[in-house]
Amino acid sequence: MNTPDAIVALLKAVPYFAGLSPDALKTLAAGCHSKSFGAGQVVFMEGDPCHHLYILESGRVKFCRMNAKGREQILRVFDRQGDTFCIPSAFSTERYIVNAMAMTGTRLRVLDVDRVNRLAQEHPSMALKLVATAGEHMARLVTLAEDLSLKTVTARLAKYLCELAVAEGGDHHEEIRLSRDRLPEEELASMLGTVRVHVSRSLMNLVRARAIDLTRGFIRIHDLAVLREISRGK
Amino acid sequence: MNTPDAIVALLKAVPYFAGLSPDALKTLAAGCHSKSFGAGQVVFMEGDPCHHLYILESGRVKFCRMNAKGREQILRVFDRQGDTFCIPSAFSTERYIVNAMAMTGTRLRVLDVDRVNRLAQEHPSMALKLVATAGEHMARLVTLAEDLSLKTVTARLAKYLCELAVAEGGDHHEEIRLSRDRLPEEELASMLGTVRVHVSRSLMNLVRARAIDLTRGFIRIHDLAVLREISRGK
DNA sequence: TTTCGCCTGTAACATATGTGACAGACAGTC
DNA sequence: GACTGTCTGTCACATATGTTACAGGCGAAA
Repeated sequence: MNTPDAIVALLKAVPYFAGLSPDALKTLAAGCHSKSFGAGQVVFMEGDPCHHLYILESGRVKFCRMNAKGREQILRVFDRQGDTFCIPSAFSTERYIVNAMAMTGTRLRVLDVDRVNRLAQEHPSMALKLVATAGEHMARLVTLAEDLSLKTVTARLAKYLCELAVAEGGDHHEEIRLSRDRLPEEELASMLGTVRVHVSRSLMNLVRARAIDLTRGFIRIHDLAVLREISRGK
Repeated sequence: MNTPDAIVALLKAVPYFAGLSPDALKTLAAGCHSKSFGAGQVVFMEGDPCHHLYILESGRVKFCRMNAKGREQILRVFDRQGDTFCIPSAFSTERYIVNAMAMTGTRLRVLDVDRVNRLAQEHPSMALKLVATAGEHMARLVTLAEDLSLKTVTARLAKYLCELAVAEGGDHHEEIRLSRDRLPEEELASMLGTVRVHVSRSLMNLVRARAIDLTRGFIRIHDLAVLREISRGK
């Protein structure tokens, strides 16, 4: 998996590298290395100087912040091959603005910021795609802030399940089943901005509303329309 | 105020235009126009196609979203000459992702996205500054989401007052006074992600904690250290 | 001045959310 | 099988927050 070709293929999956010439890609591939993290391991901490840029090869990484009492808010989860992070930090604050942590065993490809910076100087269209990437991240954050402020926990949960359902089964399947193995309530709580007990209660709310069924280890989506309705904010 | 020189001066206040040549600036200045908005008037709505980019000449503009019941969350306020908005939308979604509204009488300078896009293609360093701008916006949003999720309303209020105090009086002044004329509780509530009544109660909390005093029309900061302490989350 | 409307302070109440505690289900290990 | 630890469902309780209502202060307009 570490052949030059495999690395180039990974880089090509990144939107803002996609337009580079084969030569430039090869150079880039030669100048980066891979790094593994165990579940729960810290990739970087808020405030650390930002010298690197990461591309997800496998696994899952969360961006999060914590408050004084130890409660955590997950700001974003990266789980698709080719997902990248730290672009905006690299070009503005030059320090990471969040904590990044591996949620499972994870492999990341690590690039030097300087190298990417030089590339962007030479390829204006790449620089513009960086802006686009930042814009996409921003849209998510805006929606997160909106939801945290204006929706109830149950509505946020319903919304998240809808998104999962669409991502997993596509829109038209009935009876979508979501495994809970990879989705512990504690983690769900951090994503939704609440605590585990409340997630548990909210799941029961959704069951009572006949939107989902809970069977051992699985969430079955019983009525996507109802779920959507609830996710809008009751 | 609409002389070519004044316009160029305004453009120079924008970080990513600052490095342009005098000629480029003049061309840009000639190719944009000014537009006025009354208090409460809509600049653009979420979902509208994003053809323009705005620079604040005077006044105040808020970015916000609303939920089904009409409650509003302010995501960002622009109030300094040279503040710009819509960059990330322009380069990614190509639609506005929030609602923008004038909070007071406001004058904006309007540029075509296409024109800025072409400039960025020609000036890679400008494109990189666009990324930096996006990064700065992003850092604010991350902090907003964190605060909404992990802090109480009183803590968010305390934090906001601290920021205002630093912006107004500098760090060292005792007895900072903040006029409430331009800061109605309703607006404060939308910024803090709550409702007016709660802002009123939280202000009283801060008075009881001896952090501030309330006199007719003013907030006097009595103890900035205490305010900071409360803003950290108790 | 009077009237009116907006902003503020306050109250009582309903709801949403966080905290602490506990028991059962399950998987892995010994 | 027995032990252990993690995840889950549930409870009682405290707190934070949203809703509705109302009265007083103040300035603008008549």
